[in-house]
Amino acid sequence: MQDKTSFDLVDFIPYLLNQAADITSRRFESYYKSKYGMLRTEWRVIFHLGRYGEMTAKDICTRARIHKTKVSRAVQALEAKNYLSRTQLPDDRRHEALGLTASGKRVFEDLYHEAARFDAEIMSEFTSAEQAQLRRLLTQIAGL
Amino acid sequence: MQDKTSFDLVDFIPYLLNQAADITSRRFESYYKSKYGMLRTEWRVIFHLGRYGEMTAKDICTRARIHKTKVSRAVQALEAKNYLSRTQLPDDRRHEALGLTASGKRVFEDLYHEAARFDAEIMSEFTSAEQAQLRRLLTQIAGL
DNA sequence: TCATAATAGTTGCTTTTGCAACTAACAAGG
DNA sequence: CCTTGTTAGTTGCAAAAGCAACTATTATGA
Repeated sequence: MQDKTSFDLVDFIPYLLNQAADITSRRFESYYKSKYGMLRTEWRVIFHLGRYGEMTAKDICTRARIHKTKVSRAVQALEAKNYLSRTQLPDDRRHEALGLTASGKRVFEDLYHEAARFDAEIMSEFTSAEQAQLRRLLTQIAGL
Repeated sequence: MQDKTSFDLVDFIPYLLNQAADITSRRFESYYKSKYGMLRTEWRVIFHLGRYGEMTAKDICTRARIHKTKVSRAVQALEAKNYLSRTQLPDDRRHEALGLTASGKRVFEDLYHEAARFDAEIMSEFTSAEQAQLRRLLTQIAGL
């Protein structure tokens, strides 16, 4: 972007990020959508609980930067599918610990491995130095 | 992602891309949203017409990979705001050439410079080698 | 201990998206 | 011509996201 007159749409980082995010997310989405009828937020909730263990809805909101209404509805949907269960905590009845059921764990295992495989597939066209740098730069932009 | 047991959410490229895209897009969105009441697709349409000149809705769909219904509605909205005008082409009455009005051009100029400024701001934390590499890798992932 | 504020989570309503069906105009082959 | 197919664009409806208001519970402080 040295020269303003050459500033093109593909020079605009938010645009590039959106295109890349869209393409990759949609491809992975089609997997859990067709196989488990899940939405993106549901997949993220499953991932959090499967990968990091029990936590409250609020924890997921904070960690994944998802609005509480989206998490609330994803939790309801996952509960209806019997992938998730809630446990009211005695110390503060506003909190409820969310955890995966046995079948929720099986779904997580499947999606987890598929995600790892998919990630590796996307990155396979880059050298490991490029891969590391890409992750580093994106992490920095995302403020994670 | 060498070791499966260490595969974390921030190691998942679609997730990283989404987080980065979300943060940057929302920041820029707040600019054209508050100033012109525009939606993201409207901004993209404005950008295309302002940067590349007259074209049809279909051209925008193809170039920006946006679904035709989204473009159709963005065009309607921009027309209502008097930023855009349509001209039926005589050779094929299905096509209509879309172009910016005078006030549409003023909006484009403003947003264009703001976009360039914003892009530079995001990239300022990286070396120019990092910037070039980031653009290259993202372009490749996005398939552009 | 009582009023006020803060927090976790849900619900209702509006805006936006996504998909499929539709109209209108052109194309191509018989 | 006239049927069939294709393309550009629109519209209607259902799913999803965003926002504000709400309930229920706990914390704070006069």
